[in-house]
Amino acid sequence: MKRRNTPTKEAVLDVLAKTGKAMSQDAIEQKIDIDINRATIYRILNRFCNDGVLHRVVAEDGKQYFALCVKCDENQKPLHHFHFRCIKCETIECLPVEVNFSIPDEYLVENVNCVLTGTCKECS
Amino acid sequence: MKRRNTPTKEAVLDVLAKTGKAMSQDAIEQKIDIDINRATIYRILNRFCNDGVLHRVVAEDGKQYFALCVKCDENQKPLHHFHFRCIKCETIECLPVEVNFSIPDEYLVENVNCVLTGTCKECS
DNA sequence: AAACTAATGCGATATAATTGCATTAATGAC
DNA sequence: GTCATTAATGCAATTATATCGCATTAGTTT
Repeated sequence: MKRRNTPTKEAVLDVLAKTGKAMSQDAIEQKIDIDINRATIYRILNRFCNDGVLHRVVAEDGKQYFALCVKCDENQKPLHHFHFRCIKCETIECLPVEVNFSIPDEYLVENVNCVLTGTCKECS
Repeated sequence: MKRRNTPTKEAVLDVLAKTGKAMSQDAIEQKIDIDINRATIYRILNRFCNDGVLHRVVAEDGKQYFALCVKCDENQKPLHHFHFRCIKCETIECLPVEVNFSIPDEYLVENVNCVLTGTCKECS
């Protein structure tokens, strides 16, 4: 199925690119200047996740947050990195800190979801 | 505020002790033989978390899971440990694998929520 | 310009979790 | 054992997140 270019897609990507952080559907909708339906935003986000453009994090508030996948050049984030959720500025940033663990081979790890919560360096 | 001993509290603890895993309110309610209201179970779980009896994990399905805090003797789990959510048997277990990371001092980490998802050793 | 169909908007729906309030029952004092 | 205090509970309503069906819109290709 070929993707089409739509203003809504562009708008969502723009917002995510500008903040450089992981954002919820709610936060994205508020930041976008044009009106986009809630369901549409979710569909865009899910599509981008499937296409590898975004990655999804679920924070301990139970909400989904989406962030651009930064490719591996300078300033890159590792494949599985920690996320930091600040309870003051209520943002989630991708930390350039890789998640390392070693568990028995019998476990097949398909996804990694690691979020640290507290006060970020901007707010402390 | 002093806690009172109630059959419901005991029942919830029993179920969690028996499975030894992290369980959702839903799963707990199903396993309990007596009838306990959903809201009551949530209140019990939240109280136990505040009292340090249980710890809470939020998986990438957005649901809360609760597990007994195992004290630091043999077979202990570290303070912040990884959790593994199996998509086949739909359980979450506490892995005896500590979560390690190093981030700048300006970050104040108050909570750690790390969940690996995939197929556990029982189901692979 | 026309056809194809991906993408969208809207409303309804599913699920998780919490809250207000009246009632029940565990605990301590007597 | 009885009574008083109030923690704990049940029930219904509510909040919030996210998804889904379906009719319509609009991007893309010919």
